[in-house]
Amino acid sequence: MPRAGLTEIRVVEEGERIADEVGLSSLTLAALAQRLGVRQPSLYKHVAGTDGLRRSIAIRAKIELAAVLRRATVGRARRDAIGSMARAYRAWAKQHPGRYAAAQRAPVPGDADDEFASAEAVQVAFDVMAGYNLRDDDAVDAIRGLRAALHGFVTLESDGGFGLPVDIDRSFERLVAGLATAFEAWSDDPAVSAQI
Amino acid sequence: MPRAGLTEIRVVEEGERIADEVGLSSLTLAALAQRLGVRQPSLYKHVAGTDGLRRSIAIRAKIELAAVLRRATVGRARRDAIGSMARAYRAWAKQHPGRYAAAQRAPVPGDADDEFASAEAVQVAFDVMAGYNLRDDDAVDAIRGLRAALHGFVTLESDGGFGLPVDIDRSFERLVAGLATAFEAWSDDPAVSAQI
DNA sequence: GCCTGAAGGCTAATATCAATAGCCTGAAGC
DNA sequence: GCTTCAGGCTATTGATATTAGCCTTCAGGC
Repeated sequence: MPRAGLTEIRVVEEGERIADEVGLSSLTLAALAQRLGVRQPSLYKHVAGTDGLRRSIAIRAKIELAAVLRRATVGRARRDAIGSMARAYRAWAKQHPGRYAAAQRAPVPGDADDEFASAEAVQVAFDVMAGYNLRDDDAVDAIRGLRAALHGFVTLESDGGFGLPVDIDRSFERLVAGLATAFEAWSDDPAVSAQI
Repeated sequence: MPRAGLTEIRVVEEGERIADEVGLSSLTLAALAQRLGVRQPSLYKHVAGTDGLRRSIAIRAKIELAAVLRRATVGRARRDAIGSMARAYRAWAKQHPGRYAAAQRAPVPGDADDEFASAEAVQVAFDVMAGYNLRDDDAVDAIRGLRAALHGFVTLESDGGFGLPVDIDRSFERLVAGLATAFEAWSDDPAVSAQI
């Protein structure tokens, strides 16, 4: 009998596929082992059980999402950057619902890798807010608001929470535009305020 | 041996308590049966398994939350109503994290009771939006935005997603105020726009 | 006060999943 | 070729959900 030739990365990637296809809650070690052609206990040679698997997926998702957001904002500023980032966020979450759900878990305090990955995405938002001349507490408020709105929207959308047959893209664009306008008003920099 | 004297309502209420105390994901029939002093299978005489229990909790939570929001908006209008509703929403979610989480499940299509309960909360928001002279698609956009922002904020807050030690109440107030301003701008009613 | 029947408990059994212990062997390095 | 050990495996335990089917309490009719 030849070996299956698993590695941690192959196990985690297959787990990501399952999570995206059937939902994070249906990602079981049993299903994962079956797809990889091995028995459940064999997976423990590569990942630290269910928790370890989900943690790995979460960390990778956070880093990938941060990179996507970063790419969406290069060469853009202010509402242009916010809009582009918001659309990229929503698109990625839609394309990878399982990974996105996994990424929502806050890092266990002291888990350096997870904390680093979480900070990555926040950093992108901070950089964008600097373009509004928002700093410190003002930037924190803006990021929290933006993140809450994006996360809430994406979550409700993917859970089918928007029942009515009214254009969802339009609702999203208006929400983002409204927030961008609000952030402008929070800045006391005349160069930014003048753009309203 | 005297009977335990369970009823559906008593089972569901104890389930709500467990969910709020230790989290919805830790609400198991085993734990529930133990707290009620019976064996697991006995619960099936009163609720339709785990799914049925969660569904009952969800429906009751939606109705209660709708009532809370309704109370928060009577005698208020526009940004006053939005602010009051938003604060009531956040406060209720914080007080009842398990029930709130249960309420996020979208109703199974065709489940009349659940659909009714879901519509209740949306109706409150619709009524408030009418005060902005927002109707139809504009109202839908506004409700989606508000709901997304509130849900996202509350979820991130309860999951400990806001790491930084910056005043969370202030972030919330600014987000809500920003949205209220945006909604005013969406209205073409001069009487509303003049208030900006 | 009995009889009856169903409601509301129970035990027992099955299935799924996670997790641990410990065996066995393929394959790489010497 | 030998050794070693990483990477598979089987077997087992424990948590949970669920179903089947039994048995007794208790209420209502006679």
